[in-house]
Amino acid sequence: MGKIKLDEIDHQILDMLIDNTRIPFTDIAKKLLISAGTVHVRVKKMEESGIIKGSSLMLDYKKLGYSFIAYVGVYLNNTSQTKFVLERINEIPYVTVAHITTGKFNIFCKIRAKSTEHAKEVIFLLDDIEGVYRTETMISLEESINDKKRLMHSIFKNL
Amino acid sequence: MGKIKLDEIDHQILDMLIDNTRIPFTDIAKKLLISAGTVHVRVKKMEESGIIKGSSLMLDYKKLGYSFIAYVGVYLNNTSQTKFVLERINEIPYVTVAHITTGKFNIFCKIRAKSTEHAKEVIFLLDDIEGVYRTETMISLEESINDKKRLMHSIFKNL
DNA sequence: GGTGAAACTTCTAATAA
DNA sequence: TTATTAGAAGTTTCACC
Repeated sequence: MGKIKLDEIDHQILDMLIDNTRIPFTDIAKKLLISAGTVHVRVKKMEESGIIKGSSLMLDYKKLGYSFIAYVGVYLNNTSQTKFVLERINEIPYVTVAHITTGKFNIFCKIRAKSTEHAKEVIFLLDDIEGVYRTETMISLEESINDKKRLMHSIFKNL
Repeated sequence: MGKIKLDEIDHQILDMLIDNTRIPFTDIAKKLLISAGTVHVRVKKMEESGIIKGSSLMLDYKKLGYSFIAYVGVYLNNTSQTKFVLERINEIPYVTVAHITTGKFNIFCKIRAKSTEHAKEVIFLLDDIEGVYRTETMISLEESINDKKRLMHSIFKNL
């Protein structure tokens, strides 16, 4: 699980794919002045090494009817139950990310729901998990996803 | 910005693309017993309507040397500064998401850094923004991204 | 490591139903 | 709206640097 070294070409390939996963390898090849075969081989290597875990669509959840976002902090009766509760939490599809954290909460997660009513149901699901003492919810009024992912990735090169 | 209705075919196309954005349209067509041309037209429509905002790679940030994740709650001197501060926060590449929230914090964001040392620098950048009163950091000891994205999406159908 | 070309597969737009 | 079709475009492999 150590750090893997990529060269400049790999980073540039990643930058382009991060931006648009369906960009043709021939386009990448043209921009980087290498052959399409090379792009193919390098992408395959990054997939095999696990650096590229997969690809996914960025969807407009609001347009799909999911406009409610909240963060929920979870207090447990006992820290030893953390792993068990985390597994139960991950079974709830409306929970998009969950973390074991330092600080006041044992677990901290993000939920995405259809409405406040629906969010209430999801939070009740969390509260009902065995070992959960209580939860604390923070509602998001506005989400801004940092679109500088590509830029951020470029900075990796300076590591 | 209203909700857009998709039919069963659209949802199934989305499910497959969410799983792997580079799956050939011909494969999707075969599985759904429609033509590749139809898949092409439908995907184009979902792109045009904004439901599909784009595509991106899922990378293993640990393998890229970014193993530190934290959530930072931001208190402002004055709520009227929220928009301004949010813009400054979004200029920091290591901030991956930022929210305007209800509750004790005015803004709540997620950061991804190389190390605790690096995270400290990022948090100092946040603290230095004009209008920020103080910050409160919660360190993630373990992140588990809900891999049921596809399942979650399927549930959209029942809306 | 990389290339370039061949063989194969997929995309895409026009046309037809 | 969807299907068919066909030329254009992209992918992938491989013999050879």
